[in-house]
Amino acid sequence: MEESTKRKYTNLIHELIQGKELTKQLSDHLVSSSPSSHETNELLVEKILLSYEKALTMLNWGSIVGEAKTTSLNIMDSRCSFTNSESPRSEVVDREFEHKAVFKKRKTMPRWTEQVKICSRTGLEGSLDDGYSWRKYGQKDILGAKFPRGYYRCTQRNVQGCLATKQVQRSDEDPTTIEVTYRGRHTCTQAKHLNKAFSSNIKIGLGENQFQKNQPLLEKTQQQNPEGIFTFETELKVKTEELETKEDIFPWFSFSSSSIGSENEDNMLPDTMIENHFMESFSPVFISPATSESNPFCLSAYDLDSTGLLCRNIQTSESDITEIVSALTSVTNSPILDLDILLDKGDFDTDFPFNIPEFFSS
DNA sequence: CGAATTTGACCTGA
DNA sequence: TCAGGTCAAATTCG
Repeated sequence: MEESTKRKYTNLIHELIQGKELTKQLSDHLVSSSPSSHETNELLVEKILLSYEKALTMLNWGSIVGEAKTTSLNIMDSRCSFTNSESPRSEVVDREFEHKAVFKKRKTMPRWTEQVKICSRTGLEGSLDDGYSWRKYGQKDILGAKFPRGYYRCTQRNVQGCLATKQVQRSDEDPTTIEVTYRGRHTCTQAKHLNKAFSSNIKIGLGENQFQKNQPLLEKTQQQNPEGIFTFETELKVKTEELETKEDIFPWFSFSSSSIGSENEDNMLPDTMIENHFMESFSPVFISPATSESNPFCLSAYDLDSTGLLCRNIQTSESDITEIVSALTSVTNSPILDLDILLDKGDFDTDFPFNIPEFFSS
């Protein structure tokens, strides 16, 4: 590695570490969340954003090391598939292409898993919705698994060509843990709006559909108490596992906890963020300051559906980050996150997007 | 009645 | 060949 490259590399790491430190500070601020610290939080958010933007500028999409090319190609591949499906072709050709592309995407699309643990001392389990609306398109019994796996895709698939999908499955060992595997990132712009508006897109049920009723009560409670969304005691444990993205995106650069000084082994969020940001770099909006609608820095919230699985998103919306942070500050003794996330400063104190409308016992 | 979900059939990759 | 993933018709929901 030549000297200038080394320097870039060092600067890059410095920026990322700084971003982490700032995030940590922000996290501390949020834990102590006094209203007066709101401005401080905003400042921290700005610094964090700046730091990561610098880092990304340094990266300049693989200019530092050649190995990144492979990753870039993978991502480009995904995007090209999407682009192609939008190009003016005959419908038949489009469908054919799309059909074949589906399976190609299985390999090329970024994928990560989160484990969400919901334990309610009330004996109830609830769901949190994310800023995205999903439509179930399939359910499958998985070999060796007690619970079926649900398949969901973004409702904007047809409208905006958003290819984000997720798979939701209850853990065999611990039925209170739900594993959510996300594939692809949202290219749609629904999240922000939904975060504000939706208190409707909530479902709950564990495993079976018979648990889908009796929810208006909680939903009402939530509406009446917009600040204390978690009106019942809920413990959330969110674990994000990068399945493919870490090595795909940064085959030459690992964000292991040791490398950046994290003591939290479960700290997977930076990977996701980085991945998101990389995706963003492929998007025109990345350059624009008006990226609020599609900013891929997003950690979205939770969702529960007829599969009975609580889902949590890490997707592409800054408002989603708010959700996570809100969750963190709402839950005591949460081991959740060594918050390496960014906040939507505007939405933080008022727009809590979690919905925990429904309960059931399994 | 339109939207969302369910579910069996079909397709693909390993 | 088979498990996982997707499609799409049927069904249910609001």
